[in-house]
Amino acid sequence: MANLKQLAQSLGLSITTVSRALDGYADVSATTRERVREAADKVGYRPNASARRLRKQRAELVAVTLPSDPGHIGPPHFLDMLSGCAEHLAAAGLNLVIAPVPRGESELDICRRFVDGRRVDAMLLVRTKRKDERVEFLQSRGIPFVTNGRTESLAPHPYIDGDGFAGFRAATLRFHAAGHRRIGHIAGPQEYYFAHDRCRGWRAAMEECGLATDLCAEGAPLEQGGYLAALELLRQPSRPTALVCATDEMAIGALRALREVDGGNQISIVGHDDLPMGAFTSPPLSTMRMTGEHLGASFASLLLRAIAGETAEELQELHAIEFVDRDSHRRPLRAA
Amino acid sequence: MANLKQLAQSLGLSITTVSRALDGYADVSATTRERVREAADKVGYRPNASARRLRKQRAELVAVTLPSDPGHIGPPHFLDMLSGCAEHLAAAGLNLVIAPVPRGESELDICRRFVDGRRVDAMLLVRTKRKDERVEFLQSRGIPFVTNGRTESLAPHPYIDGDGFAGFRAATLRFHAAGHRRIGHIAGPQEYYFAHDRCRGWRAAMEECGLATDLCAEGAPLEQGGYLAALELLRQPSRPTALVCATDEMAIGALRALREVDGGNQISIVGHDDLPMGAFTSPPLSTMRMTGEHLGASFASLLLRAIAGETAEELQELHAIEFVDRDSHRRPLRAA
DNA sequence: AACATTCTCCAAAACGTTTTGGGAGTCAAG
DNA sequence: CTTGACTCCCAAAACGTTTTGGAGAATGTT
Repeated sequence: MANLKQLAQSLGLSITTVSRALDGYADVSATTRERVREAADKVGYRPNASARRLRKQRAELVAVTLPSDPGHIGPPHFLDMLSGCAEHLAAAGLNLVIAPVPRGESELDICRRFVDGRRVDAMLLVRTKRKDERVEFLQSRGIPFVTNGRTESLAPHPYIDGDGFAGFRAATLRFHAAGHRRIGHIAGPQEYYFAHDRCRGWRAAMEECGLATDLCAEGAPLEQGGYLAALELLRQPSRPTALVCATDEMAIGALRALREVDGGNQISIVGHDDLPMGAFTSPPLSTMRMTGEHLGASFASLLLRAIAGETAEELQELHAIEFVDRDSHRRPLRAA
Repeated sequence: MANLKQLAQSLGLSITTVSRALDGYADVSATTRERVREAADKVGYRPNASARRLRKQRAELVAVTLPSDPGHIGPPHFLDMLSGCAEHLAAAGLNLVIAPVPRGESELDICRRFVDGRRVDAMLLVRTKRKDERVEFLQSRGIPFVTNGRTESLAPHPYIDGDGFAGFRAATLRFHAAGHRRIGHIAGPQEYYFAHDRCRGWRAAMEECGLATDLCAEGAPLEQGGYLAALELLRQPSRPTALVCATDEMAIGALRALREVDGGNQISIVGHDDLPMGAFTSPPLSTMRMTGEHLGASFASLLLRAIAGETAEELQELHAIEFVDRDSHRRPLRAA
């Protein structure tokens, strides 16, 4: 409530001593320290953040920009991750905030505002694009950051990502092993690294199996996008018998297309992200997800190490993808 | 990039003049102003946010705490709302950030940290409880805030809310008019104002129609909670023929319970929130939503007026609820 | 010529904290 | 008695900005 000067005055001490007492320095006697702490507690003293930042030349703040663009980030996991991350950053004296992007501005604008106004010590980026201007900007400013998702940037940067290529290749091969030959892919916007990566995984598997890669449709990473893309694939003269979808949301949209076209029990389908919703669709949605227990902690750790100056190459984590089998991936395969 | 001092030096002007030139004061000549602006642009000067805040005694920041608790806030609308709000606040020179709650801390802790550290000028609160300690705290500190959702706080405070009571009453009466007599309610945790309000609406309608109000089950405001609550109601000797659900997520969980128990086409159901996902369930979910076009703008406006010192009573908006009819609310009604 | 007015500009203070570089006082050893 | 070490405290500077209260020059007015 009060400020340091008032607190000092009321105690008959100097500002310096009060400040150092609260910070636990050894050059203030134990009795004084205790006296100061009690008084501070009593009046609920909290240092003024701006003054502290100005003096320490550190914002004690980390920001993550919230993509507002087309598809929303899988909120449940995303938010869990951020809570965990915030917890570990807090232990290092850093606060985490999410910056929504005002309509009419870009994520890059936000980065600029936060970085050039020295409002943050580091940044977190999610939903990277293959060519990501935010990454380029942060690299040009030399501010520490970690991305959730890789990019095709020439200069390496710290990231955590799932191995979408391997995951989607494995999922496709599994369909092949189950006898499927017409395996379609519902792809996300290819400018996103994750969408491109997953598409490449499907394509690689199809080519390994000597299958054509024409059963691919792209859409927005939302239910509606998946719905439209699925309708497009179902319109083909030779329909797919299985669908590998870039995201769960798209898979849920596709599920509706399947229900409309063939009653929904003919075609196998798998998504990615393990949205809680997937357990409640009809049929329950089989999916994949990134392995790794405490993702938030990993992000925090990478970020702290980036701030400490470790090089980007040491700060890259690629996690394997695991299957979450429910029902949608094993619809009975009927003769063509 | 640079400093005001450095910028002034490079121009042969005083710090004062440069500062005032950039702020567009009239007491610096047009030519100097232009010269300063060009130089500032060239070196990419941005004022140091901490210094500015310290001097102006305003944080130029508004924070909203992100409930991590049990149920997640309907992300699509929530995020849209925040983008719109951020846009309008930005026009007033205010930044908006979302503060996730670190594991191990409470939303109240976050409020405390932001408010007592003078990090924010105002706050936004979502998912209010009937007795909400965040509201009490902010009131005790006298800091401007607006909530999304009412509370039972004795002192009035600014809010925007949907009229859940009227909405759920209307939905229940509609089922009654369609011939339903056993209308169940799947309720959210009653400590939340919205959940209690909606439950009261259902109860009021049932009592008006002279029907018993025992077909009510409470659960977490998530798919799983709705699923379990629905199973509970379906276990009753005399099953409901229609279900009014506190949220869409709960309704989607209930939908799965219906599918498991009776194939899913016997019981009518309606949710609330108009989640995009609802258009893709089976059957497509009928739902309700708060009316009002530019919710973000409303929030921003209320917040700015609260900061300007208008009294709480003038800053309360209660919005009507409208139906979003899809299929789930008109399952054929079969004789008991 | 004397005075008021307007136009530009600036030195200095202030915001609240942390940190630097000592300054008293006490005590024990030389 | 002097010296050095140690303990406890503090004055002042610094962080980078905005704002206050003029100063000096040019212009207009009597």
